[in-house]
Amino acid sequence: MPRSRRDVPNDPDRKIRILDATLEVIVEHGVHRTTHRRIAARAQVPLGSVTYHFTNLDDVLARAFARLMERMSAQYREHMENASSRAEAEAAVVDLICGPTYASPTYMSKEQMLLLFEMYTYARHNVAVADLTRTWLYTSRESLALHFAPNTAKALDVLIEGWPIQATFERTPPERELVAAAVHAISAAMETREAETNDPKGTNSPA
Amino acid sequence: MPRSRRDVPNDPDRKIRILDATLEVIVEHGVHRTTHRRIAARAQVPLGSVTYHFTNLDDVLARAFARLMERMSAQYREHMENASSRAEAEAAVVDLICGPTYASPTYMSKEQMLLLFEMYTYARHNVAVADLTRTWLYTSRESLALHFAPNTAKALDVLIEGWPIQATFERTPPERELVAAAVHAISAAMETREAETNDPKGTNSPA
DNA sequence: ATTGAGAGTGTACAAACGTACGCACTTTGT
DNA sequence: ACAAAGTGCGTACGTTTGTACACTCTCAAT
Repeated sequence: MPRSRRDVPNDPDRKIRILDATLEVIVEHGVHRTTHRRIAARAQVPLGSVTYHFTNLDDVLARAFARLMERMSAQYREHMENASSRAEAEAAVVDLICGPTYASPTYMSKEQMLLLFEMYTYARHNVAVADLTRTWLYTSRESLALHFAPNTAKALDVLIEGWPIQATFERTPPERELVAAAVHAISAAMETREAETNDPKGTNSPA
Repeated sequence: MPRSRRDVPNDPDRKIRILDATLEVIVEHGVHRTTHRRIAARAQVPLGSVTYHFTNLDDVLARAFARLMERMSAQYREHMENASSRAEAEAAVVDLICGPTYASPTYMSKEQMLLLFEMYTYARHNVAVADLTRTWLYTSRESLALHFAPNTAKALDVLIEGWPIQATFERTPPERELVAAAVHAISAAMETREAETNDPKGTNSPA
């Protein structure tokens, strides 16, 4: 009578697959209804495997979100690094909000945006995830700061996070032109403001 | 031996008190951990009272959020109606984002903002709440449209929803000046853009 | 070839959950 | 005064949940 663990080789990637499965479950059901058993089913591993690798459910969620943040931070940075002028940087921001054009290989998928909102909500109840979220916000702002002054970056980041939320509930996707206008308005007006504030006599060297 | 229902008069406001208690539970624990029993404890009513007045838990949540939306829509509108010039309207928007100044009696509390985010997340899994959220977005934009052109209102609404999210994770509250600059940038730049787009020959009558 | 450390599994269980329902009681219309 | 209609409550039940744990087996070092 075969008891268990028959012909099952060790599987070093299992932890990671469980985390990916967790993210998939969150996309489908929400943190709200993410359970050990649903994760296990999705990752095609037995229940005991999830409890073996992680101390508890909050731990699974926190590490899954940490993995998401690694991926998204890298994408975000790469996306902004590809821009080589102010105009391109603005276009890159529009891409982050509206999704990709032909020319932009890296962008935030709709699923990633949904996961982000799940994380923001969950962060209120899990300090590890709250710290993670704070770090994410700072990191993404740093990527924006490759092209924009700090306060401009802050305001643009608000658009990047806020617009997709609204878009989720619209029947139609956000209009590219409108988004571009808002991005440009902030970029243009606030950047000059910051230059004046930081250097009212105009003695700073241009970047 | 007293069985039950002794000296307990009918209580017509009970439904409403349960809904208010539900919102309080969501603030404290998140939708994530909102249960019949926690709601009942908070409202100081027996468990059976919650299941009597509502068909199931999703129903309780949906109606609680509906109640929240009624309150917030009214506040939002009242707040915007109090402004009587473009400059005052911009200041009102800043108030919505940063919290009240001395002069502004109506504003969105921090708790209400948290509830809003919980609702956005939950809406993905409950069609009734999704509809509710869509209605909320349109209504709040209409309030903004008292002072701004439609597309300007859209962009400003993104700031109003997006900035508080970021603020939740900052150690310090958003700087009023910075918010005001962003609001003004969008208000000024986009409003002229819309005028040009809708009326390139300048034949429209001023409001 | 042996062995110790650790990976992976299945089963079990108490706690908490959503929901149903019968009975006790109040209110209202007559 | 009284019955019908509806409100309120306690209890109970079947599920699902998170977590613990004894166990089987693999792997790498010796």
